[in-house]
Amino acid sequence: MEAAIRERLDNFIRRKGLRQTPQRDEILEIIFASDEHFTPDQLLERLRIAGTKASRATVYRTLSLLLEADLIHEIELGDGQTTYDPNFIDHPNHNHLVCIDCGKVVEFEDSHLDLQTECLTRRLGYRAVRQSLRIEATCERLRQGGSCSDLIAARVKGKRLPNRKK
Amino acid sequence: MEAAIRERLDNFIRRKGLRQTPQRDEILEIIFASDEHFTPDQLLERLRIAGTKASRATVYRTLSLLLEADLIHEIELGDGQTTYDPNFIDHPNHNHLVCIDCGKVVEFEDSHLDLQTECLTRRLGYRAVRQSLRIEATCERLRQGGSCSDLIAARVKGKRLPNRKK
DNA sequence: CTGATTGCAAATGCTTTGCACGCCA
DNA sequence: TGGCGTGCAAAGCATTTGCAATCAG
Repeated sequence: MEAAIRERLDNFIRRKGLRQTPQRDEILEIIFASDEHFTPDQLLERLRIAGTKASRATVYRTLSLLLEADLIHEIELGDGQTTYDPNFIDHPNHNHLVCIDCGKVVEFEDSHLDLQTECLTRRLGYRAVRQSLRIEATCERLRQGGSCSDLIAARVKGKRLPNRKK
Repeated sequence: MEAAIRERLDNFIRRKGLRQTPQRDEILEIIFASDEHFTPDQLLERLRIAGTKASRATVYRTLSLLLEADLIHEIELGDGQTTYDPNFIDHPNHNHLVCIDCGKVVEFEDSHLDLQTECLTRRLGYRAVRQSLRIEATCERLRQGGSCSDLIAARVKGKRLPNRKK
């Protein structure tokens, strides 16, 4: 984890008159140990595996905090749970493509696209603060080749597929 | 409401071996009486006002049906409830701009943007099925002129603002 | 008739909250 | 020491579901 992240949270905490606690440290540590998306449940599981003791309530409360400090973003994957993305610090303008065959999420950036939406927004009389483009798509590999390693991996993990509650 | 909509549902119902019921008719009628977005709750209220008797459960079940028949789309407004958009029949590729000052939702279309994302998707090895671009933005009118009629309207209606649960 | 559909209430699943205790500043 | 933060369990909300009665075809 980059030092810049901890510093950003520390500043936020100080500015708000909040407190540094072991739980908050541990949660921050786990989240930014990878650049993977996660749900509150997944985060809790990672914490359990790492042997830390933060409760579910604290996890939710800390997520709100990190959201407010703009260290993570909420993203909508269409599976009925809120997913958090820790990757907006390194890639502030990235978007998501969700494969509806296997649920795989591909991140991508495109400056041309950003420019385009920025112009559109201004033309409508607004100033863009945040944008999220979500593309739902089917896998060409699966459609043409009959198989896709991501789908197999998803089945193995018993992953919850998009647009399917439960 | 255009006849094409009812026909589309009728076909769907026949094809699936389902049944035409007064509740489904009434819900369809109310939804397509306008091109406004709605939450399940708002729909239920409109039904109550119109004096129809469909229950909450039936509303939810019918929404799933209409979703499957592709007569409505789910859109994500970030206020903790699912919002439905009946306007994709007339405008299949439209996107949404949400004003974070007042919650107003502006719909817009842009073929250049569509082309752009289509190319991006193909380059990533996928085939786009659906895309949703949501822009969160602040109102220039409010920022520069100090007021915005949409904000006043939202306050009058006690509207739930985006990114605020409750 | 037969099976799809409905309404009701109970259940579900995610998230938030009230409260008493503990701990950071 | 004064609050903020935590854990727990209970509460909240939107949505889904089991079931018996009802209705469409």
